[in-house]
Amino acid sequence: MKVASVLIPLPVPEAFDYEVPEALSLARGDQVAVPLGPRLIRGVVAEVFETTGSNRRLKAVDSKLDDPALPAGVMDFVEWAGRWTLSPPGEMAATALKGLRAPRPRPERRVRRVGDRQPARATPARTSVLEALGVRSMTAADLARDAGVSAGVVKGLIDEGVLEIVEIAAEAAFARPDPDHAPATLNGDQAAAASALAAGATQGGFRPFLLDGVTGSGKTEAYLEAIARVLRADPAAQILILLPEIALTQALIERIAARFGAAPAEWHSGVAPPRRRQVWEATIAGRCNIVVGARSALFLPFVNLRLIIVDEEHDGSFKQEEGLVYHGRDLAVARARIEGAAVVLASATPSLETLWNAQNGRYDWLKLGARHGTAVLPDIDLIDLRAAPPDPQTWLSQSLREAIGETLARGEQTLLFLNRRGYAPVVLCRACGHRLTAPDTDSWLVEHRYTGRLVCHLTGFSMARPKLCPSCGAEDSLVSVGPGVERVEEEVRQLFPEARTAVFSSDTAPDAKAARALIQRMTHGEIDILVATQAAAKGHNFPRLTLVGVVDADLGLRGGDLRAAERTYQLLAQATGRAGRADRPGRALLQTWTPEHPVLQALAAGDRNAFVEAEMAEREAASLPPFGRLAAIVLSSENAQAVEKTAADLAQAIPNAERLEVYGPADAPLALVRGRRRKRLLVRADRDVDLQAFLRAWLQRVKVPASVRLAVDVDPYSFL
DNA sequence: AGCACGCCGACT
DNA sequence: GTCGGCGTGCTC
Repeated sequence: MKVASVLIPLPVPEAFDYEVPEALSLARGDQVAVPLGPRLIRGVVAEVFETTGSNRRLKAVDSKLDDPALPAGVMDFVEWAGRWTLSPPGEMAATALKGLRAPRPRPERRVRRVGDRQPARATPARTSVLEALGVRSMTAADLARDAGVSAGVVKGLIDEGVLEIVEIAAEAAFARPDPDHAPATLNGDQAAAASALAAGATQGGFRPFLLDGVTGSGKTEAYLEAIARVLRADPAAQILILLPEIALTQALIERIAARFGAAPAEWHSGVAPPRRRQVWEATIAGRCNIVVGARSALFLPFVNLRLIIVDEEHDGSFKQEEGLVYHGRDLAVARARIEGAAVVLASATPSLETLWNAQNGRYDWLKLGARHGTAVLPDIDLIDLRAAPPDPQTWLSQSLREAIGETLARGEQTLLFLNRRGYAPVVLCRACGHRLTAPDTDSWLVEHRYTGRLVCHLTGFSMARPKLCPSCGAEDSLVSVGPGVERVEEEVRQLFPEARTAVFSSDTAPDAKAARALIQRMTHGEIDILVATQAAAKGHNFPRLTLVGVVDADLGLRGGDLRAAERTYQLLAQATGRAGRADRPGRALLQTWTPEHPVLQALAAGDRNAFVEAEMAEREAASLPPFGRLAAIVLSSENAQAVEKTAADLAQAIPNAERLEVYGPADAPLALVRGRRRKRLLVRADRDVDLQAFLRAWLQRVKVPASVRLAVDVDPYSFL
């Protein structure tokens, strides 16, 4: 008999087998309804094979669904990603079907004239409706508004047969991009990069690239030109552009629309589900060419994917930490390999992994040189806070204050950068030394003055600032320790009461719209001094910005995290890269208590290579990524004993392995979150060790009770 | 993820 | 004596 191996959206480790009824013809990728216990669920056929007998009575596939079969590339990718991240393959398949969950959007109903039929009685309102409409078609609501009449007038004309309703099918929504719509003029480096990328994408076969260029070197123009060439060679080619955050999508979509005369499809969590369904269906039908999206767009059912662009590839937001744990950049490379396509990792500050691959010749290394126009990179100076510390309870040194004053006097803009939301990161009791934390969580409560509340940034818990110390009961003993962006802004207002100041953080700009509004105000020169978290560190052009002050350049170097130095370098390079983009020279001042630190020295010298060399040497000495590989296993439960027991069981069951070590179990850096106790084990292996095979063998040996959640994180990024 | 089975407290 | 709490386990 014929048996189908079916991926179902459950956390089970493998596909389930079902008998294929004689009348049904199935193939890999087909979507089917299969019985599971008492119900029917959607599944995807992974494999169909012939077998003589089975030791188990199989249920039969119920039916084949009308929805289109997943292309081979998606199937291969889903299975590979499941193995790579040690996630259930069925759950990976389910993410590839996310776009199908919502209903199709209703076709848009528009009205238009029926021939030149006239109304029996032509009132002034009716005449203005017919004039406003002309020969076009539009929705009744828009028409009533344009004509300045009530909806009833339009309805009356429809009832009388003067206007008729037409349904505009939703699939008309994806216009073909025109590669010759509005070409840009490229410099030599850009043109060379564009033609290398286009050649890689059109030749066929897996071709990975690093597109390496400082802020303002025109990476976007270069890859848009590559897209144009790919589309000229193959008008049916599909291109995926991944961005780390949805806040950056709008600007890119507008640039693409301007360049190609057609807006790309957009795919991320902010897109309405019915629209997502349209994008999904257009992608699998080959009706849309360019998709701009977040990492989940990697699971879209492309049928002719030629090029993937991972913009700001170093960005930590590509790492998904919740639910399915995966790194968007690594999966992008894998998808390109499976599809036989080109993939471009673009950044001004590439990750060490990517640089290492480029240095070793695994990736083609495309370098973009000089900045656009006459702008130059800013002068970067370190301010040694040990030599001239700020006054108590203030955070800006004398030299930074003077620089701000001068910038203000010239009518130019300042960006003060501090990667800490709120007013003060810690609130403690002077009487007993107690630090306020969120209930059942050991992260500190951050004081927010704008809202007047103490907030846990991890769980979202918030409370009013109490009068009495919750620990010792002392009155008025609570003090706010350390600066957040709100507190620095307070200091700036006191120093420069005439300046127009604003704070840019995820609190003052909670969504893309608010962020855009703030960026607009900055761009139009309505703000003199912007105090910002990393929310403002990337992707924006402020032509009148000439001074960047980094309030605490040491933040992030503390704490012994593997990637702390790398992240700090990238963040500071992006932040200082904001200054002096137009014809005015820029300046960046970094306040630090450790000016001798190699990261800060490299930054001050503007010497990326020096930083990369120093950091690579340290990683190599410790056999850490990219010279080795890591995986984390995090156990958590409300039952502390169960976590301890499972951690001990795991430690007992570690398989023998060469060139591989297991560290722990230890308390995870945040040992208590929402009442759940967390333990972590860390695996380090040489690059040639099959880490996934080791993990699978290990985890098979241990029975994890239902009350304990076990999460595997291959190539962990944050160590929280 | 559902949805069962299963073994201990307050009810028509 | 039952109805039902959600802990544990299975679904091809």
